[in-house]
Amino acid sequence: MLKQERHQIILDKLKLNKKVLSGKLSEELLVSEDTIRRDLKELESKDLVYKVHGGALLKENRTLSYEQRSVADIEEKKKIAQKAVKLIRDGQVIIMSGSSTNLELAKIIPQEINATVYTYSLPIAVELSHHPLIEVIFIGGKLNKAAQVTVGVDLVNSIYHISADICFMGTDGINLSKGLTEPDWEVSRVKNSMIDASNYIVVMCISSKIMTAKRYSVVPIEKIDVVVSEINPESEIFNEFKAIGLTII
Amino acid sequence: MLKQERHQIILDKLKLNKKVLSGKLSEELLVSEDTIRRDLKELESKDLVYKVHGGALLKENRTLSYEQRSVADIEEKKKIAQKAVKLIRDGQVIIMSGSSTNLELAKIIPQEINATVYTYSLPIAVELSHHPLIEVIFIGGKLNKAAQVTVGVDLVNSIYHISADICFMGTDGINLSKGLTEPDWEVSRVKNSMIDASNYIVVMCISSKIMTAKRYSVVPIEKIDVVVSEINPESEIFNEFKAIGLTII
DNA sequence: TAAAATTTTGCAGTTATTTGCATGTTTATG
DNA sequence: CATAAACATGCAAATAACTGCAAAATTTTA
Repeated sequence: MLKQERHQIILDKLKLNKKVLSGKLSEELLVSEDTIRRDLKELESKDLVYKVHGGALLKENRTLSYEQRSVADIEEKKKIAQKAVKLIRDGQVIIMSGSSTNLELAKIIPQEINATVYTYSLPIAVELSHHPLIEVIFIGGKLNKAAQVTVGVDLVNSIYHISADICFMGTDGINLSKGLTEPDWEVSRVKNSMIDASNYIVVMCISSKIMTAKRYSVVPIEKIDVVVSEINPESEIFNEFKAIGLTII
Repeated sequence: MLKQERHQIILDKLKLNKKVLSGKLSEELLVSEDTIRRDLKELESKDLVYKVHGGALLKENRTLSYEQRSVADIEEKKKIAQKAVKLIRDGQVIIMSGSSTNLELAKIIPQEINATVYTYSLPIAVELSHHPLIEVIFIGGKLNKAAQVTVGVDLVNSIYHISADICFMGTDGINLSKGLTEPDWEVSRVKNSMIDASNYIVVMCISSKIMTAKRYSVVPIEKIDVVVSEINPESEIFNEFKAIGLTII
């Protein structure tokens, strides 16, 4: 049986039953559980299934809400936010991208911090509107409902006029040769202008996305000042980043 | 049964009944109460439920402060929204002000309506982001936390570029001599430019605020096309409005 | 077609996750 | 303040996952 055959069978079963179990698949397809696990891993990397302990669930292809999306890797993102929040200083002008990591960051900014935050994310704006001191500037545009952020050319123009001290950017791909990358072209343009508008660039990236690249390039790696991830900065995964002078937290 | 399946079932039950009990869940899902407790703990850490002694409650939507504010005269505002929603036509470009009446309106726009909505209100944008067809354009600016709307000079400039078919405007004061009035100067400027940008002006006003005036003038009464209130249009309170050609609903 | 290169697979050893249970502590309520 | 229910914590068993490696299968190349 070819690997691709198995993959098709797994996807069919998933569509039918909403879930598959590694053990059961192993019996039915007459291969080891390790193979099934590798299959599911591969299908997950293609965003075709949602892998969990013990099997996999149907990937919700309906426009999944922001909250559902944001639960993936939530613990890692909270850890990253914990580290990143320490970079915030009183009086700063901050730009925050529309990532779920930034939402976690917004939740834990200390009450006594007085700052100005530019954002184009609806949930981040809602969150920060409960903060007593932070002045929130929302960057308007066409609303992308799935991601709950605004996008568009106007957005890029608006950001162009901003001058910020620090920029917190969530990302899905960072790598040495291609730098910061994004799967969506519009978002890549928005992030590019955010970086142009800021003095100090903090990229927040969960370790599994380090050394990966997406379709569209945002900026070369040299533009970035700090990379924050949930794992130990001593990890050798960062060696090449350190070599070119990046700070790892 | 996979852990994530249980989580989904718990969330579904919560949505349905607003609450779940650990003991009952334990019986229904055939796992120990400890497991249920761990499930609820995990869901709480993801901000999906509100855990309490004995079970969990449905996580209430944030922006609550705004909603709490808006509970004043909520029934009247719902009635007004019911009437106003009938004015929306397919394909229209709509501007909605940041009033609580407009939030009620946003909640009841029929699923099959296809339109473009400009707004500068956070809760309205969040509400409309759940609508399948409406394109939402958020007008950015400095966030007024109490009212959950953006304000500022940039806002007025942005609105100048819009050309809308219909404008739904909530108001706190309308009267014959001063026209539309507002207690806040910035808001009065924003509303003024909204009206300039629209072909057809619908003012939504609860009956108790009719014939009252606030500090700052928005536009003279002649600019307004329709007044929607919760009471019978035949009421003599409207006689003077009708005399100058306003439609009352 | 045969050989080489590549990919896929299963296995063993190790690590991580999930779950139920026992224990002691906290909370709600009369 | 008494008491039962709910909770937290640590532990152990079972299951699942990851890692590296070598054998097997497949594809590419000569």
